[in-house]
Amino acid sequence: MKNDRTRAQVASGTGRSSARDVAQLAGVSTATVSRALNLPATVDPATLGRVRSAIEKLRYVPHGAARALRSRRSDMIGAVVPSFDYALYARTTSALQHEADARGYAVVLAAHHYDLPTEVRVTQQMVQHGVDAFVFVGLDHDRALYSLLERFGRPYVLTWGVDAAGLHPSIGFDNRAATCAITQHLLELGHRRFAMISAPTAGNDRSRERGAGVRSALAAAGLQLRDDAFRQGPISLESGAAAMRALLGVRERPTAVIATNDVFAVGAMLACRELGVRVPDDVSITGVDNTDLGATQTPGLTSIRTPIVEIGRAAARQLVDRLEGTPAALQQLLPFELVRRGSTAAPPRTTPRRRR
Amino acid sequence: MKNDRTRAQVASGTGRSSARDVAQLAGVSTATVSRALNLPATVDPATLGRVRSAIEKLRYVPHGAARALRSRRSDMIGAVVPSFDYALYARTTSALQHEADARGYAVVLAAHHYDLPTEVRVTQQMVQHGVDAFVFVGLDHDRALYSLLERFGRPYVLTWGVDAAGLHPSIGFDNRAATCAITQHLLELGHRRFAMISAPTAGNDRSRERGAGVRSALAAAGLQLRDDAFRQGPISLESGAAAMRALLGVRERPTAVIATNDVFAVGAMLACRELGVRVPDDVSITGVDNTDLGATQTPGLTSIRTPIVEIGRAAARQLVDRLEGTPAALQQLLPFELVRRGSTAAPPRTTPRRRR
DNA sequence: CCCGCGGATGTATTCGATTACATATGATGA
DNA sequence: TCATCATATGTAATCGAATACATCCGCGGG
Repeated sequence: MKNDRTRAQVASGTGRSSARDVAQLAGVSTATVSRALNLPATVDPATLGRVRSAIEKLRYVPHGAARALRSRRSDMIGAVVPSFDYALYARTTSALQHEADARGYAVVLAAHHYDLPTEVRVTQQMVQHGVDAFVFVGLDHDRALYSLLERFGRPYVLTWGVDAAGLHPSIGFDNRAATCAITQHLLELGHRRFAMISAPTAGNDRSRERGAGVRSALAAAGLQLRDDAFRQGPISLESGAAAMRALLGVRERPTAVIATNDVFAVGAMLACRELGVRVPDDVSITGVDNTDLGATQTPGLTSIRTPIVEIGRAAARQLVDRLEGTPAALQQLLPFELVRRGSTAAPPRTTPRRRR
Repeated sequence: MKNDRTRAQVASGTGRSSARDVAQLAGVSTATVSRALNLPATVDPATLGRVRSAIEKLRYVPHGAARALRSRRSDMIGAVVPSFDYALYARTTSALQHEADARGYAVVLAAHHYDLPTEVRVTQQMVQHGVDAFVFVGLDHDRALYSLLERFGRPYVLTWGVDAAGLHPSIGFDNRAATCAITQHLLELGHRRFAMISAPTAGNDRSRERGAGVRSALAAAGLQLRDDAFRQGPISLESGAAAMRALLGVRERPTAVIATNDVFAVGAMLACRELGVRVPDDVSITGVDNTDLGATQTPGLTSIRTPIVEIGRAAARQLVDRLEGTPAALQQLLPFELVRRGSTAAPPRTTPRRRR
């Protein structure tokens, strides 16, 4: 029975062939086949050649699960992100995938939609699937996540922020300094009445840090954000637009609106267009992340170029290095850069009247 | 030795515990543990309860590789896309991941950067990793891909197009009809001088079909595309802008530029802005895919709303159904819709003079 | 009263590659 | 010349869960 199948395969290369089939055809043991695949230096060149041609002839593809079971590694890296709908994480994941692929690793995806318990759940599922190492977004995570990772000895790296305490490996940039820089840019232009549009801060350190950056830059200038000048909502164009509409309806309308990401900022620009408010003449708007979405608006959105691609690439490198025992820098602080475009200018001379 | 470890785990829930540990704690055999997990209906409710609490206490996580090895299924779906940098595929994959997650499946990622042999290579790697089923983009694939999938008995579905011959399961819409519709829209506005910006057509049926849609609509109106009115390039803003610059430099400048995707169209709009060409007064521009990038431009980009999210969701559903033996429709033709915005209008009365 | 049947569970094999250990072969040095 | 050692390869145990098959129990029908 078994023999029949094996013979048929030798003839046609049909169906799944195993290391045994290869061994048989090459006239060696399965151990040698395994070594030819994993430690080619330890096998005689002539033998190696026979094994390789047998593999080719049978179109042998090793069985990953069997390998994973015995050798306790799957060559899979897990990417756990808040959402792919925000182009940002998609691009970082793309870079991660590209680099991982080059190093022989596959990437498994999961999203948690900004819910920390969900993050633990999907991570556990990935652990179950045998994923070797993990990339997470941000520094805020459930304690259960870390205990899970530790219990199963899975290396991981946090991204989009740098863990000041150095407790966890992390790759990112200084979110606070980024919004601080953009606020300073607006202060230098002469703005004094500010508003901010932010993502929810619960379980989202990027959002908190970016908010803190704005407030600290304002404080340094002796200013502070009024309560009605702070708007929060889920990351979407509509939510940015809604926030802007609210801000325009307020007494002493702000002359500068700082959005903590480009999506909000573009949403805010849409609201302005809709209501006939001119950017930057009536109000200056800024974003963070320097996406194409913002860069292609008219006027172009002033933003912070964040290391979107670099983060993904560096995360893949660090994890693969660690998995393979190569020394790797666990903390990596990457640079950001202010990109000035047409959406920011000096505030209007005359205080614009309140609308409606 | 083994026993020591086991006892320690019972105490602390530390380290990886196996089905044996759970069986021991619950006072049953490993077979019963397995059944409690996979066929809970066949085990006595009281026993089930004991097993479940043992699982909880030990924080037992089944070993996916062992399961995959024995049961020949990994509960992983592979998504093989051209690129994630184009927001489109990211969003489809996001929907795929979301739906797959809800059904208990994980998604493994790969990109082939518009290279068919690479697609075969990464797919083989995924087969090796034990991926159960596959989603591909487009109808054009290497024969080796199909033979690989057949040899390993892996279900798959092609997306973003519908296979007219019905040879392969597919989910998508009629790309040709989509660009046909948008061309007709422009014809109705009175345009007679057209240009097209297209992605490379080799190994890309979407691109070919979209091009064919434009040409057939023009032909039906007794028109055809001049050689110098057809531009190709990789999908990027810059490449769209470069194409537009070239088109503007041509004798008898086109009044309508049809881009086969929103990225090209927005790139073209950028070039127009840069050169002081007014959209839509001097030239109308259209895209396909109705992305936020296009929708938020000034003027808004006229485009085709393609079923981006629906494709991902439907692909996940079909594959999970097939993997689980539920009957599923193999061919799904989804609708598209013309979205008119400010980037299209009647052609200028006077023939614009050639620039430069 | 016994047989048979279905439900619940246990026993033991199995999936396919890796790898510790054993063995064989040939080269090297005392 | 023989012990020693490195190199190349084979043998067989092993990873952890799924599952075919065996077993046991209780119950209803003949």
